[in-house]
Amino acid sequence: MSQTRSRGRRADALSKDVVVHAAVELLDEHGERGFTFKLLTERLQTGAGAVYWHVANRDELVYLAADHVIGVALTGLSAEPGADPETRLRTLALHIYDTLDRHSWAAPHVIAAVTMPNTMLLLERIGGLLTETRLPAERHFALATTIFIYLTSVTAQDTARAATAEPGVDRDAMLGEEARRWAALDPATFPFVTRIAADLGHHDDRDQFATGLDLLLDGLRAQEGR
Amino acid sequence: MSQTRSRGRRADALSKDVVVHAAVELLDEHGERGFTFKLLTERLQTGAGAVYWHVANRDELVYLAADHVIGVALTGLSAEPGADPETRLRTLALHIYDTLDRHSWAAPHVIAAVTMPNTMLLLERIGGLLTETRLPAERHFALATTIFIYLTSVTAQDTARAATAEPGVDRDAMLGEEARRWAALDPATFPFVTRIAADLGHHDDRDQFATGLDLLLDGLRAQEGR
DNA sequence: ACCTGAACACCGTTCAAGT
DNA sequence: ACCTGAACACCGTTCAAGT
Repeated sequence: MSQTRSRGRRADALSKDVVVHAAVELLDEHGERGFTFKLLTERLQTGAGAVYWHVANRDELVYLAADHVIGVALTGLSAEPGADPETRLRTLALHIYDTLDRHSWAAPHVIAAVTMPNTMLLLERIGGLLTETRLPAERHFALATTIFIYLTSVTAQDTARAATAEPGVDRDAMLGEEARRWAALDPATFPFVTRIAADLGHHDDRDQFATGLDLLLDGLRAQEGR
Repeated sequence: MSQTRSRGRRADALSKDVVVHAAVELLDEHGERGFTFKLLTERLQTGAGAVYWHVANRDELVYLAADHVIGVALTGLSAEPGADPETRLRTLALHIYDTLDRHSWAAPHVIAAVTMPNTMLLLERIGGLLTETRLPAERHFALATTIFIYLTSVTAQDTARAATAEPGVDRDAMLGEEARRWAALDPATFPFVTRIAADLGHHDDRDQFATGLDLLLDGLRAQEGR
């Protein structure tokens, strides 16, 4: 159809949307480092100058691509009526986590500026849920940004680490090997790490994320009680 | 003396340590993006091949530089005897935060692998403090990694954002402008964000970090009580 | 063993020229 | 207004050659 990827020129006109869409695809496929203008112009069947007509530079393009990903994630989330704000906060956070996990290049950019349109929408969602709790209004700003920052920061790191690992290597095997290295350390200087080495073997990033989130929500509830 | 920076060749021999040291300096001065082998070889008064004799590639060099920064931060922290584990955990976290704030390029690399020697020492410190609390031993692994991840992730994002901002622009002025933009949004779609817009004006990243940390520690205490 | 520095492949960006 | 594509400056890395 219109999006032919064979050699030659493209039939239809370019647009900002088309460029951003192709960027998301290629970022998913090759990661932030592997994403180049060469790949982009090949897929779009066009020249470099054409891309620069629609976006200012590479940075802006990645920025737009990241915002697009968040936008899709937010619209894809159902309302979940009836549930209390805390569980809805949890659902929202894990949903964003999963989305960014599928687009591991995006997370580091999401937080960079709360200026991104859809990032602000995310903050709005979090804040709206906080408003429904019994927490004092003057704490809302601090708590909403805390949760927002926890969500985006930790997700960014988790996905960045996942992206670093070579694709061929099995994740469980890597953790197992690392656990063995921990166990082999000197217990005199590493009493804690050697003791918990075995736990590392069945570590799961997503569980870990949820644990931290629950700890935050526990803290929230403790403050609510006062 | 030996470290002359004028043109010509260097008098003393190169070493891994010397290379890493120069890298830390240049990363501090120019950031991760601005750090190039050209700058490095100029400062070291040597050729590119010489650097490659001591380190495998750019990635390894930045990795070593980041680990070095954490090492310095950990040795520079006093024992603080007498204080309870929770306040010592807080001191440790803020100390690391401040260090990484001074080397904003380092934070994103610290978490990438818990394999870095000094990063593991940091986890050890956190775990050691947790051991002194009344929290059940089987929770130690999950909680230590939670705090570790919170510390490194949030710091990474804070410093990354600080690094993105153009050096010339005043940070307070930027926040003020952003706050005005928030206030100008449509209250129908952004009820929360418009309401808290004023708070953004006196937002401080470090305070924000501490707030989140306290929330985590509150959650910890709540679990302790059970 | 350690270093030199030219050469290479690749990258983002620009711009005169076209439609 | 939108696109082409060669040209440019710059980057990390290699490697034959030196000491």
